[in-house]
Amino acid sequence: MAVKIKDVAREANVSVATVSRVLNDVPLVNEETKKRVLEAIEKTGYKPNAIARSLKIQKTNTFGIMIPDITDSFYTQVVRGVEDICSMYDYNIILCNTDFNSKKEEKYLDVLIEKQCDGILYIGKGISEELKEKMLKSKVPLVVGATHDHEYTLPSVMIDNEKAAYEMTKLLISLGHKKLALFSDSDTKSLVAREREEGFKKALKENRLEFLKEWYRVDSANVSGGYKMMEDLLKENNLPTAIVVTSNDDAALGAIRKAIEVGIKVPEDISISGFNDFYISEWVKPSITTIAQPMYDIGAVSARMLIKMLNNEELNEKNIIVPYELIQRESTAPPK
Amino acid sequence: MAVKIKDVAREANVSVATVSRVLNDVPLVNEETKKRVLEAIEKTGYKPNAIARSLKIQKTNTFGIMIPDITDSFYTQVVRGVEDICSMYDYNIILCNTDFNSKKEEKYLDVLIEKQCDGILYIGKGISEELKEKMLKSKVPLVVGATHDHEYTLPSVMIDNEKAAYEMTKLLISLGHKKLALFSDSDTKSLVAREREEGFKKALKENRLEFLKEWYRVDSANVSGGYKMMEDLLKENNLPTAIVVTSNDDAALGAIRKAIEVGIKVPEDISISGFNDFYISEWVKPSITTIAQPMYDIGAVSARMLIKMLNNEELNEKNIIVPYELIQRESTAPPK
DNA sequence: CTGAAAGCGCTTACAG
DNA sequence: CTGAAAGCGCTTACAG
Repeated sequence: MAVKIKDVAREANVSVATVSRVLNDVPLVNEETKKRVLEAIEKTGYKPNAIARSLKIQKTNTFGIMIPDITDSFYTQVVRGVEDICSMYDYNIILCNTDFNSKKEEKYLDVLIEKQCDGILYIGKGISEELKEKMLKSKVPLVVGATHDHEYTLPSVMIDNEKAAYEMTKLLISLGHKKLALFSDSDTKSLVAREREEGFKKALKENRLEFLKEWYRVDSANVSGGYKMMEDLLKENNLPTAIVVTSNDDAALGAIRKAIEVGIKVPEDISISGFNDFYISEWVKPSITTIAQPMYDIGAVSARMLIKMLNNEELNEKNIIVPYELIQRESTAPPK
Repeated sequence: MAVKIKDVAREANVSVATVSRVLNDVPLVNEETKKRVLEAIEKTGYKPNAIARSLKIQKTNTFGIMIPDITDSFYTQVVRGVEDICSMYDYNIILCNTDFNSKKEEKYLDVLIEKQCDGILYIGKGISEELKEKMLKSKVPLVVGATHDHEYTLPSVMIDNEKAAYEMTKLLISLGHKKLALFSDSDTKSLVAREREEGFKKALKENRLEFLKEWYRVDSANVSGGYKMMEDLLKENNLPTAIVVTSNDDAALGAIRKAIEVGIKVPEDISISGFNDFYISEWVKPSITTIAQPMYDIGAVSARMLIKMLNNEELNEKNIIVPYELIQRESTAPPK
């Protein structure tokens, strides 16, 4: 079996208490003794058992992170931000893909609690009331990233999604567009999608443009979702001159692809905007006008916030709004 | 504090042993008693402490997974494959981004061992001898994905990288190309990159084509890496008619982008192939001819293998070669 | 400065 | 079928 603290104690001719003290850098250990213990550790190849330690000190130094899908470029960036900060503070992360599915979310929440995570990061598009209740009841320190619960009860980190979509829509209107379509995430549980839709509608209203159901499509927030929305939109006789895709840049890319396939030029014939600023968005042809969410920072800030909570530090704000940036690229232009 | 097994025992008027038995579905518990215990669990809202359990049973049901960077679409897919399988078998994963940096790799390996992971998945481009020694010495069950150690000592799951690059090169030659450039990963520690380069050279040799240093570039395996390699290649007076990009599709995309920017048409003026088949590769314009690695499967198979090892099941093969697929798309064509 | 002992929250032989 | 007790590998008050 593996060598344990007892073995190094015997080897160094001290008690396990002393070994534990040098392991934890408790200052009041004789230098001589310390050296002997260190040598014994070296010699035996001892590695402390973090599980046993955790049980005793009631702290695991691990966070649970729940995301819909690591395969989505958005979450991938957020997770990297989380992990980098965690690594700095000696935390590890248990990664859970929930597919934004309630069953999986509840199961994972239980597991993370049972594994005694010091805290949990929930990154997603929204939170059901049931899950929120469960989170609150469990009393586990938790921060929500990229979205929030309805009443802002839980600490959260996100951009102002409504405003972002509003500004994007306003930009297109200011370019001269009067016929605007909306491509959105079909996930009915997505709070974020609803907020972005509100932003779109608000911009239309302010400019006395009517929101037309014929130009509203929803599908999954990925390339083929965007492709399909475009395919379906093209069945209309009357076509818009601009499409605000609020799902994400992948969906925008899919829409652009479909347009190109049927000979519609982007942005000459139709302008298309995206959301998130995925890494490909500046490289594809045409490059995509988008709302740059600070994805990495959302992860990093969420993680920092959680660590602060664990250290009982004062939070300046409980619900942090991080800035986004509207980036104009090739996929949008004034209408012909 | 949280409720513990003792509390539910008291509530149900039984011993902790009995509660533990119903928790673990040990069959020999009276139905009546069981019901009482279940009610007590329900009433108290008890959640077992997995850490305490792990310490006792010497099993944590968690795997550690080490990857260079979750931000890279390749690892993102692999991790999803791993997590899906793990979830089926009730394992969780601790995710570690190492940036293929030895210091981080060694640190994380230690941490994962200290946290008593039941097994470790190392996904990457190669393994240094030092790290391998450490892995072997620790005796932790471990499987390597997407690459292998030099002597194939560790169990591994990967494609035949040399052959894949060889076939891609052969395809381009068969299209009529005689002037082929190679864009590769600049990471000198990447075993996988070296193998693909071998495949490229082998194909040239077989066709009596010379490998020219002037047409060989290395840079990081991402879009801007590809962009820069192309930029640099364009300084040559004599240009190739085809470029085999062995880093990945992102680099191929970057190279294509640069070509387009300076008015070089792909594939009319120059053919460019990629590697991995990232999800964007079929959607960008031109879509990218590539080697489709079964990224998800590499993760899934690795995870299954690790689970088998833990169950002491016989492994049919220790070093699994999974199939790849050469997908021809728009970015390659016969030379003019 | 150091050690003996209790205890973290479980599981599981052992006895009945 | 059930319970008392030992023990998983640590940490930390307490005593000296």
